[in-house]
Order: sequence, then C-alpha cells, then structure tokens
Amino acid sequence: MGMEKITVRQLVENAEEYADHPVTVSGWIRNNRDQKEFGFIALSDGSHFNTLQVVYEKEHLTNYSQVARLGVGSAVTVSGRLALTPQARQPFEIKAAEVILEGDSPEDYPIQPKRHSREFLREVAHLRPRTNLFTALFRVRSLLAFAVHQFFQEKGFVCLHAPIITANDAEGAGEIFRVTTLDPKNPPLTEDGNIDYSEDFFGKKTNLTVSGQLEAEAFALAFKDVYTFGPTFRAENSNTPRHAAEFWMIEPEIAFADLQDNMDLAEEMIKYLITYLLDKAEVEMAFFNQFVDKGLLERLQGIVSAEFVRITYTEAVEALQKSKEKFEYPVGWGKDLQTEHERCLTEKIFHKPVFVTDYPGEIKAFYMRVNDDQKTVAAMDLLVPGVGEIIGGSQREERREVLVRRMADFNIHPEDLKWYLDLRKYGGVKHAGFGLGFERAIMYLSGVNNIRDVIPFPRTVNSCEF
RNA sequence: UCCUCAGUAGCUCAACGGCAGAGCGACCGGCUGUUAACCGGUAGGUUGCAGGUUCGAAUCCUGCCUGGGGAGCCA
Repeated sequence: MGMEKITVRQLVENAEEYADHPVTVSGWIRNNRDQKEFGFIALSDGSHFNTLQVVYEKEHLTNYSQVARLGVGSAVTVSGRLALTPQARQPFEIKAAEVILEGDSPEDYPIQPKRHSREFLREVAHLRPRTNLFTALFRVRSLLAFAVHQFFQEKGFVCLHAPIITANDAEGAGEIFRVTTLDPKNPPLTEDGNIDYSEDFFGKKTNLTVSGQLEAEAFALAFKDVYTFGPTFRAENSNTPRHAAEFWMIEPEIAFADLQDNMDLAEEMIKYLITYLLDKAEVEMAFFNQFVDKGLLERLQGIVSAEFVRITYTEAVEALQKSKEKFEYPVGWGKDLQTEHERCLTEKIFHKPVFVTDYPGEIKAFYMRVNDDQKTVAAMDLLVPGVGEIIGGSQREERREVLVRRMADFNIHPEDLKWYLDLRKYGGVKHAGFGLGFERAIMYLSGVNNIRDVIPFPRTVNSCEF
C-alpha cells in the first residue's frame, strides 16, 4: 500500500502535501470516544503539542470492537488516509484503515482526560510528560536550553564544562553535598579523632559544585568570553517553590568588561530567550497564556521592547522608603532586601525587570569588586515580577591585594584558593559575570510558578523519587 | 529550620459529634461527526498513621508522617 511513516509535526507543518495520501502514525492515545458505527482517537506522538484526530469506522476496521475499547495511554500505530477538514475544530484527521495495538494501557492508568492537580502529577512524574501542560513545559525547556547555547555561540562565546566534583569549599555559596567513597560506618580517622580525608578517593574533602564561576573566570582570562551551562547542587534546607537541590545554571564570564557590560549582556540574553520562544514555541506559549497565566504573552512582548530598570541598592532603598508601602521587615541601608521589598520594586513600582546594583559589601560575596566608595561592591541582581531573583552577578575583584583583604574579611584562607589568586597575578584584567537559574528562567517565561514542575524529576529536601 | 493550611473513592471535593456522599474517571449498555462528547446503569472506602476524649469520632485533643503556601537561604 506504500504507507509513509510520518509524525504529527510533519502533518501540522505540511498538511496539504499529504492530503488524501496514505500515512502511518505511531503514538499514544490521549482520548478515545466510540459510538455505534465509528469512533475518535486523539493521538499524541510527541512530535508536536497538538494531537492528531483518528477517525475509525466499523465497516473499515476488522478489529473495531478492540479499538473502541482501547484505553487512554495505550500505544498504537495507525495507518489511513489523511483528510483535510477545514470546517472542523482540527484542520485535518486520519481516516483509519488499520489500527495496531503496540502497547496496552489498563484501566488503572492514572492520567485521565480531565484536569489534574500539579501536586498529584508530581507523584506520577514518570507519566506527567503525557499531559498537555508538561508536554508544553518540557518542550519549552528543551528549546530554551538550545537557545541559551545558540545565543552565546552566535556571540563567539566558548562553552566550558566546569567540574561537577570540586574541592573548592570556600565560596560560601551555600550548603554543600559531600562527595566521598569512605565507609560511613567505619571511616579512617586521624590521630586527633577526625575523619581522615587524605584517605578519601581524591585525597581531600570534596563536594558537588555550587557554582562553576571560579573555573569560568580562569577560562575568561584565556578566551575572553565564556559560559558554563550545567548542573549545580545546593544542600540548603529550602522549602519553597523556587528552590531545588539540583538545578541548572548558566554562568557567562566576560573579560575586559565591567558591571555595565555585564548588565547589557544579561538584558540582551533575556530578550533573546523570550524572542526565541515566542517564535519557536508559539503553540506552547499560547497554551500557557490561556491556562497558566492570562497575561503572559502581553507581559513578555512588553519586556522585549522595554528597557530594564537599572537602579543602585541605595536608590532602591530610597524608593522603597518613599513608597509608603507597609513592610513586615523595615527597609534600611545596610540590610539586605527582603522578598517583600523585591516584589514591591518589580511588581508595584516598576512593573518590569529591575537590575539592582552596588550593594553593601558586607552582604555580598568575597569576590565582588569593591567600589570607590569602599562601602559597596559592583554587584547586580536581576529581579523579575512573579519569580523574584533570576540572575545574580558582579564585576569581579581583579586587584589581588584588595581580593586578599576581602577574603580575610570572610575568613577564607588564601592558600585554599591559590589558583584563583594566580588569575590576578598573571595577566589579570577587569572581568564580570553572572549566574542565571535555568529553571527560574523557565518559570518566568512559562508562568508556571513551582520549580518542581519545570524539572523532569525534581530533587528537593526530603524528596529524591524516580 | 520557623509560621500557616490541608490529608475522605483512581482524581477534585462535600459531609464538621449521630446511616460515608457528589462530580469527573473506570466498567457495562445506548447513540451516524465526536473533540475535557452526550444519555442510562454498575462497581469502587481501614476517612494519612498511632494514641486519647466520648454512649458514639471523618469531625474534638495529642504526637508523628506526607503535601501546599509564606519566611529565611539563594539561582
């Protein structure tokens, strides 16, 4: 018969070409409605957000009664003629000549053709990619990962794979996961009774990375413009919709560049990612706009054409004090901005993304460059409505003696980061970079407000299923 | 880790001290164009776990477990 094996995506993009032609499509049943003499299957083959309507008729199928009883989730291969149906809700459908059962799905299949709560779907994370929301979300995640690489590669950045296991424990970026092969019941001990890590696999204490930044700095001082994009691990006991123990981070690092260049890059990147998704994920974004966040498309389109706000920490504190907003925690120079303050800035005062720069040195990391006022450092956070902080970055302290002094303030021993200080000793130049939480970007761009829903199999405190 | 809300049928929820219920889903039947189809019927329960109060507990009390939201930490 000469059936051509084909995907739903090919049909969506080129239906006319296949009109009245015999085609074969394999996929999973999303919904099956039978009547006396005919029935309809909504078939998803994963190639496109849309399902394909299969029409099957008693007089054309030898196994009609079997097909009519096929449950949601079953895998089938359908062969038949493609019919254009411009007057119907779907633009085309398959008139089935043959429906072959590839994999049955019994009646206790948990995903039903009805609304499910996100909490329930998290418990069946192995099946949830078969639902509309997660089909859309994980395709967007895939597209966004590609867009990140494309953005940097087009600009000539070099991608480096920073190590996932590291002995850098002096960064203060959060609680770490220890990596060890020692027997937890019977570890080797030193003479004074402590665990003897010189006996461990690497001969020293090691942990999973909390950031690829330090390694990226080394590469930036060779390639000038670099980025890392990889997994990151934090053992924080954080119970919020914005925190995970394992997440992915994008960390560009640029040499011969200052904080302004850094913000320019971050803003350009966010706009690029939005533009990319609006173009390449039109159906998915329209779905989010309709069922997740009604104002999503309008807001994202607005952001592409708007300039991000750039204010200093000092100006932010003044703006908050002037706002007459009632805060649970008082606003004051020297105190870190609370979540409620950040929300006020981005959701009530400016209604768009806001860079806050030049924070007091005491509340920021040791590697951030000290400003001329000696009180603030060249830090920048990007705050967005709904999600909060999605980017944290800074110009790095390139002056060796200033960096050593800062490290002393933070109780970091120079010998622990000798190689990092070397970068200032040999051809050190001003440089800057930032970290973008990949999942937070997905949340912001989809409107889905829980990080556990934008990670295929999320790892959070007390939860490591699948 | 702290504060707070909630765990009842496969799912979403009602019953709030006195017989365990509905919608959806599943199953069976009907229906000649459905599309979260529609119509009729059937099955489905250790009310998160452990203890306590009471003649009587899904309901009140205590502890624990799990999940949601808020805070802190941050991306």
